[in-house]
Amino acid sequence: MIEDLKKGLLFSHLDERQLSRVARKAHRVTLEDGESLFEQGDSADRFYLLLVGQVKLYRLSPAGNEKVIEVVTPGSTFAEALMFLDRPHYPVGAQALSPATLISIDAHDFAAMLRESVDTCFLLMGDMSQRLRGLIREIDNLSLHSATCRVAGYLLAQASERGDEFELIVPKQILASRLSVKPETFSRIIRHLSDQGLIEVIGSRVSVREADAMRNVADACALPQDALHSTFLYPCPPNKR
Amino acid sequence: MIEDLKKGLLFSHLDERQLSRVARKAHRVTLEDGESLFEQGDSADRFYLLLVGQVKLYRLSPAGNEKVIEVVTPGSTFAEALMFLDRPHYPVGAQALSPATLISIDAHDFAAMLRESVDTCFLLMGDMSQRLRGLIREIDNLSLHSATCRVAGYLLAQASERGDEFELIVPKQILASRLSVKPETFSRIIRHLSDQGLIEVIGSRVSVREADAMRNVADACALPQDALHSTFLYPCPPNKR
DNA sequence: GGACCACCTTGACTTTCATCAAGCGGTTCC
DNA sequence: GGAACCGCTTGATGAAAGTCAAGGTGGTCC
Repeated sequence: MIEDLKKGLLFSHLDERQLSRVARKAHRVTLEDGESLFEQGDSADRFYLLLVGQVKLYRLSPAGNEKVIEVVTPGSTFAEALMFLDRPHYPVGAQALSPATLISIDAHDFAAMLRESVDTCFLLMGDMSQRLRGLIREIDNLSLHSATCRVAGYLLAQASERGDEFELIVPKQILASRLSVKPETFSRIIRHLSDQGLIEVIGSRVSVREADAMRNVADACALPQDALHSTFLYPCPPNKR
Repeated sequence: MIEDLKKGLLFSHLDERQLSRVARKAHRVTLEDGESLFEQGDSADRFYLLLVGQVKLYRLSPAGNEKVIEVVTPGSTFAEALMFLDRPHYPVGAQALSPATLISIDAHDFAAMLRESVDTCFLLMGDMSQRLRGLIREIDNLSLHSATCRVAGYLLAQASERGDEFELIVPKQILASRLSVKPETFSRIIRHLSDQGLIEVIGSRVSVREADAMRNVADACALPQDALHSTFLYPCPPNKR
């Protein structure tokens, strides 16, 4: 268990005594594919470290629509930022996208222990900072960029992390939701990028062929203004100006 | 100066010695209406406490489009969460919406001092937690709710904080941007809510007449699904189901 | 093999919203 | 006073993306 904890960045600065204290109140959880860990609105007194598998964090609209906020990958913790709120409730739901194993940590206990480790406080604050930055970026994306941009941007980001050829890490529908696009639209965007020769997609295997052109698509097509004068079906707005 | 600092929640737990240490490296800044404090991308080694006036935090798209992320009001700090990043840059720009006075604080120095005050760490973490929650909410709003919902939701929130009649705190265009809606669209939405008798608007004075009906608009019209069967011009999607 | 099932794609249509352009008060400044 | 300007409104139009419905494709399970 302690060995497992060490896989989480957040625990890396703790000494053995602290680790074993955390471990005492932690337990291992396994989820089957599709199983739900918690629901949006549940009261939140534990947070999680994902060891194996994938978990999606999502938000539901009153009408029952779902938007994936994030897909968690092994080694990451999630919901830890809630521990400082008064009577915290999970602002998202969490559900496994594959068989998964995680460690569930007692938030109260952990917070108490934090008081003894300013270093870990700083680690945690750094972590939260990054999350904040990520979310702002996300808002930027949603409000300042078209669906096509978001998709192109995502593919580019993947390509730069994992090479020009890669497999999508999640089913396309999940990815679509992550990018706030309907599956149909996602499919069409992919289609048109392929038709243009910018990428090649077979199943979930993607090859980015023209990274530069993709970069143009990704940020040239901020909602209004000048775009490539190419013929998309959902073009980056073919505006003047 | 120390008195001013005490207006910031973040400084409330510091003792006199700590406060005067912070004060030594802090300085007062005044901005004229429209003056810019920092730009998106500037390197960030100071953060701010707003004492008087209003400041908008906004994000620019490569195409030059602007989205207001937040309108800061007196007593709030902003950009303090950046202090834990490696080589931080402001992820947003800041510009005064009115004559404003603020205190500019040395992030490095403050961070160093934080190491001596776990209490303040906790305060800061609580603060960041709330911000995270707010941003997630924002993403939810953007991706799961229509423009009409967002406007209705905003007006309701104001009404519940400040009474059923209130003045908009910022020019409508700014508000529109804050809600990720074009000014024209904002105007139309307001128009139609008025036509329905749900609200009454004269200049920047708003009265919420039918809070319940507004609540319906605000969350019934999550993007798809059932909505009021009323005749909007931009209806909450008049769907079946 | 074939039947089922999930996921993805495609096509036709609709809806929301942005864009462009013009008009309307109200203020400020000679 | 009136000219210039600003913020807001209104109307006409167009474009991006959602919706609905149908059809592929490729798995897995008897």
